[in-house]
Amino acid sequence: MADSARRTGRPRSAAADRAILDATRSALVELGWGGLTMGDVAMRAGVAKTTLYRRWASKSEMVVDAVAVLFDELELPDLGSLRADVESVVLAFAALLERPETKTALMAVVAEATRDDALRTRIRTTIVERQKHLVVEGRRRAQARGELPPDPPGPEGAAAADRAVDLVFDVIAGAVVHRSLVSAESVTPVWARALTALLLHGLSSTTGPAPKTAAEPAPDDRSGGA
Amino acid sequence: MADSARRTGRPRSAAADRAILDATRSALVELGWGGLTMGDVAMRAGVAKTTLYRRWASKSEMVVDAVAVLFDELELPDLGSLRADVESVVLAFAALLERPETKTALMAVVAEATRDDALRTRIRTTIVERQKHLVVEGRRRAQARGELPPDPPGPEGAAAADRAVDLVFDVIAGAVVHRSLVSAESVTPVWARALTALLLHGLSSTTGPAPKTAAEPAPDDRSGGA
Amino acid sequence: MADSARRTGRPRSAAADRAILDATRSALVELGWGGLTMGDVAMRAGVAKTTLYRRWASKSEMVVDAVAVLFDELELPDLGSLRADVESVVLAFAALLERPETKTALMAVVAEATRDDALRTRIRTTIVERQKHLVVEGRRRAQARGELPPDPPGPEGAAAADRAVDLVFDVIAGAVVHRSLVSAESVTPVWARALTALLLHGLSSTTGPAPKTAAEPAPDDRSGGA
Amino acid sequence: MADSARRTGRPRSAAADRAILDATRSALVELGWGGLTMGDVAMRAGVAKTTLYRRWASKSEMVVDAVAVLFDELELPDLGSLRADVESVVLAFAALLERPETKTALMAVVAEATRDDALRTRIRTTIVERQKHLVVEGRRRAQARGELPPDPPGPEGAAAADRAVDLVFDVIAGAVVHRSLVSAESVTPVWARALTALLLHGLSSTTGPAPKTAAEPAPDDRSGGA
DNA sequence: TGGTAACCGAGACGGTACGTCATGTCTTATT
DNA sequence: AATAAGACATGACGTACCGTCTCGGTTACCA
Repeated sequence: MADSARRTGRPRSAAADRAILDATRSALVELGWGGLTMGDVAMRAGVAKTTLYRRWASKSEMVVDAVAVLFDELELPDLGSLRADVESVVLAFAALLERPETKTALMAVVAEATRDDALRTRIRTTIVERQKHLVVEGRRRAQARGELPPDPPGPEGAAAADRAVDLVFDVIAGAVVHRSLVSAESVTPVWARALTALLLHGLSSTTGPAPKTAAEPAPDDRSGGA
Repeated sequence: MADSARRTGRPRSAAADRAILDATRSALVELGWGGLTMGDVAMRAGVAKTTLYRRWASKSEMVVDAVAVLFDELELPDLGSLRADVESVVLAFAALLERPETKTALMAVVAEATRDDALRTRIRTTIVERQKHLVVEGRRRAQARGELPPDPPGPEGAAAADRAVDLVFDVIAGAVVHRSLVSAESVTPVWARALTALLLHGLSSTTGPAPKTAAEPAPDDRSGGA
Repeated sequence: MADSARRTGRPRSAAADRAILDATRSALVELGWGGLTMGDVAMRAGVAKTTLYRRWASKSEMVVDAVAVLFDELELPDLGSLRADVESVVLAFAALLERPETKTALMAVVAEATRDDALRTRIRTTIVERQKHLVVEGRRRAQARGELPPDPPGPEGAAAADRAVDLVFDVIAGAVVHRSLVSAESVTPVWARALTALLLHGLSSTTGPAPKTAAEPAPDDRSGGA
Repeated sequence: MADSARRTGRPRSAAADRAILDATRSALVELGWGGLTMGDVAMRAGVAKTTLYRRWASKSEMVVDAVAVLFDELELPDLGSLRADVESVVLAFAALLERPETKTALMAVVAEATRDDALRTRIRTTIVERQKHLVVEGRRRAQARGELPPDPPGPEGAAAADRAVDLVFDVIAGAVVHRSLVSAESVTPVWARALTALLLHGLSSTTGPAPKTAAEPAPDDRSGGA
């Protein structure tokens, strides 16, 4: 309605967009970030190079768009307890990072972004921030269940809650990424359980009463203990 | 006697090695990973391109060697408590990641390594494993101070201890890297204290009696609590 | 209709072709064959190296095209007698071989061609065969003047005529090239007269009556006689 | 006596010289001039590159020495008539030029020599001048047989004789080289006979009586006639 | 018989050019 | 005006040889 800015000339092909992003993902799988070229993506998509450059300013931005959709697959099923919810999302996130198109692309675009503000912003809005809602939602549910205390009232309380969300997000995502890509060891259910135990105990003992989950004995607690 | 592997021909110049790695670091600072070229490094080092390729199979491996030495600067000063030790190393690690040569290089080589086994191995042996001793040493000290329980006896106990070290390492390093490079927010002393609190509480409440450090009230606990 | 071989895409720049061949000749003059590099030619022509390689498979083929045009300058002025015509073309050919761009290039590409069939063919069609018409034309004129007997009739006669043309061509071109480039002595009018005398006597005495030209006393016959 | 310049130190290995020149020839056969490298020759000869450079200033000079010896194989057997002698040497020279090591090397070093005075001199003294004696000797024999008139007396006569030798040498060598390498057609006995006929008639008709050889009917005279 | 000086192999070195590849822009003609 | 095709300027790539330079070690002559 309001965007009648483009009226004249041939409109852009929506099919081309889809074909290009599909081609980008398949090229990532086969060639990795380093082997991916604009010309090759164009050829796979049956499209001219010009068409790519008309839509994205750089390879990095195109890849961010191509990969972002994969992160939307992550969901937070309500499994009845915070422990179960966290373990589930840890494993789902690890599985996502195991896929060749994400594994190779994520670190590469982050590396590019260290020198490119626009790209960094695009990554944050397109990928990072959209996943943070998983933490927000999980926390809300846990509070509803009584597993976590409610947010303190007032603007200071909200800020503290935000800081807590950010910390938990960086710890979970960071640990999984580091384990998976830097340490290069696989994220097993055992490891996920240990990480979850560490996290929940860390959260619970500082604030208020012991949550319910702390009472459930974890069978292999020793592996996660220090 | 047994180490006379290289006997014949002109020996490689140690000065060239130094000049190349220095040039690599300064080129990283000025140009970043993406702008760094072998020819430019060679020129800065006053060396021929062939001399680079004679020593390293790729730009990635050269950069790993160039930045690895920076990671060796990390130390674990004995500040008297586990909490202080952890906070100190978190801040030191974050400061290291803020340096332009590490910031731009680390994610890039990790990205490359997702498709290159040799490079992944090189990163692990040259950078990752050598920093893990910080965790080992910190844990040993904390056990000596009575802040953490001693290792369980027997081979199973040792294995559990190894798993614990790995987990803590991935959590600390991962959280810092993710905060710094992916979330692209600075690691402040406040954030470091919150992370440390989360970690120490997580470790303490699973095993045995409450350690001494847990009793110390952290002034801004709310920022790290959930 | 049938010649629409190239329809799509940006057409090749004719200006680039000209600039490249001009640059090749001037580089040959200044640097010689050995000093000529593709990159330098590209720079002189204000063109990218890839543009050269898009047109020619090798330096040799490019140089053949660049010097071929110079050979087209050779003409056969009708000076009224076979002797004068031959002397004229011998001197013109020698002058051409004295030019630095031909002198340095011709032997070099011939040397390359000893191992490269495609190049040999290119030289033959682009340079050698196109000059043979000088012999054919000179012979035709001499026959018209009665200086040489007409071709024998029938296909055998034509074949014999072809063989004669080839032989004369190889003798003239070969002697001039050898004198100029191998013996490295200059082709003077005296030498040209001696060669012409040798050739004309050789041709005349085998067939029929003494032609008119043989009767003209050459002033410095001694220099060419044996 | 006079060559006591080198007294002390280890003398150069004569075996190395032989091995290097042999290796040069075999490398020429396999790789041609363009593919021949100093490193490869050194390896084939079981010798260090330094040893090559201690003996020759350049690849060209080394190759000249390596192929020069092949030209010494040419001989002038006394077949009883000038015609037979010339035909024989034409065919022998052509056979020599058919050998891969000479074919590719001769034109290449001549090409190099167009810009290198020292090399040109080396070629002249090592290859060209040493073959000219074939013409001198053939002429002397023909004079002894009465097939050619004796040299005119006095210094002018000697100079004229020299010029004649040079001309004949350039004609024979040039025609064979041009036919073989530029026109790229094989030198057959028929062609050799035609060239010889042309040459002998050219020489005979200018000076004195018809030589004996002119009386022998050549079976395929037509091929050489014009 | 022990120096000494030039030789030798190996191979690293600073260079230069190679021919290829990808980038991002531009010209065509077509839709 | 968007498209497919493909030529274009640019610039890095990794390789190959060049001719020079260290190395450790080997002869042959001479004192």
